[in-house]
Amino acid sequence: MAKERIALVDCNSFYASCEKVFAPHLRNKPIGVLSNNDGIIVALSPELKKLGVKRGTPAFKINKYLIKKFDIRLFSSNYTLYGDMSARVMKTLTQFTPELEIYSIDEAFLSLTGFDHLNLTDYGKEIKKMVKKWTGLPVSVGIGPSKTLAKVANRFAKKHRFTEGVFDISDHPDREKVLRWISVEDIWGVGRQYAKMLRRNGITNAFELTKAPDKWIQDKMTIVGLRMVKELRGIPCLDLELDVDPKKEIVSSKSFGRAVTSFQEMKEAAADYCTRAVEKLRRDKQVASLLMVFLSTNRFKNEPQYANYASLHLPLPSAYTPDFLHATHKILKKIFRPGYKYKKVGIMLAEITHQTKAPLDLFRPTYLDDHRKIVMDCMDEINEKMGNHKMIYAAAGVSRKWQMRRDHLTPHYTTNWQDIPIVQAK
DNA sequence: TCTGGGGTCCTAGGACCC
DNA sequence: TCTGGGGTCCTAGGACCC
Repeated sequence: MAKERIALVDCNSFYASCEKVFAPHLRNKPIGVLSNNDGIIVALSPELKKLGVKRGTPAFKINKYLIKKFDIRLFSSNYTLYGDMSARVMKTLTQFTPELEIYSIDEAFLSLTGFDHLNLTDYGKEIKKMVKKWTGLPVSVGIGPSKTLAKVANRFAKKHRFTEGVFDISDHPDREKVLRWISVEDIWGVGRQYAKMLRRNGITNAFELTKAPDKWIQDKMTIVGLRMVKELRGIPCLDLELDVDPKKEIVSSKSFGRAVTSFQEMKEAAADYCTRAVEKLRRDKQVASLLMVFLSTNRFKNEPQYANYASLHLPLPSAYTPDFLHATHKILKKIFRPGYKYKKVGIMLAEITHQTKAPLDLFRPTYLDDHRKIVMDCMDEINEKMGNHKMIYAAAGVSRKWQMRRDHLTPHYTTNWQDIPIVQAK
């Protein structure tokens, strides 16, 4: 059997790079992309990283002087644009392998097993070149005998110029050196807690971790940790996941643009998020029977704090928005306490199954063979055709003072005719 | 004034059953 | 005085990911 070879293709500073593709005058400028509500920085261009700004920094805490001096540009996140650019990247990658796992919006694992006749480093460079040419986006490529080592290789490729953005660690004579260079907090699968624990135990880099005994690793980091370490040793334990598995839960939650104090406003916001969550559910042809609602005050403020949640089972799985709106209202009445300044509300749908696999009821029609499905399909179609959320529920209100802020939004370059970029010949 | 959102998996412990 | 053992299911909480 052929030795396993996996490539991880990862877009560099994905959101920031997407913004740059359509704004050539920003090419070499430090730019950042903000989270929902223009809260924190979630993506930084290399130029901005160089200025010492860190991911996760609240936008308002970035030094005003720095912004002015280096002409830093900050953008609200434009997920419509990023989603579309991601689809273009993934489509480009499909021509390089029959087996592709889309791992996140900006990363994919490609199986290169059986490509032994090729020089995989060259092949990686080809991939990089093609993605750049077709989408305008820079990527890095890491290649290894397991997903975790491909991740390591990718990190190495990103940080070392001489690699030209592509690194194959598979049979590299310096694999040990590279593993020693990866500190524990940079290993895929090691977060803050495990990193602290490993350091307490004298393990500071990936190579040292590969030398720890299996039993100790499993005791401390569960079976998940053990699999990861085996992968670091070059034994593949994680398969490529070729088909997307259906979602097990759907969450819709956002911080408010400004504090919410009244039950009425809270109800409207919750209804709005609820509507979106159930839309997502229908898009995947699924139904859900568990609804959870949670709310909380602003934990960063020195004010009375309150957070609570509750859930409700529907009698039958459904994807009919009003079913969930009623349940949301019921739960909110139970957990809402007046007198607090609320910052956030969220909806979670769980116990999700495909519409055709939902349990039946002897006395009631299911979502599938009911007028409810017809009404929902009709509404979805109208919203699809006429632009998002032309048709909404009265429960979600019209004042929408709680809506999130997006003060620095760029155009929907690739998904709206009105926003299409114009090229002018000189 | 302003501090994100959306996911997954694993484990321990309790409830319950035989 | 002596008070089983094994299995399953569910939930909460903790860890991780991008």
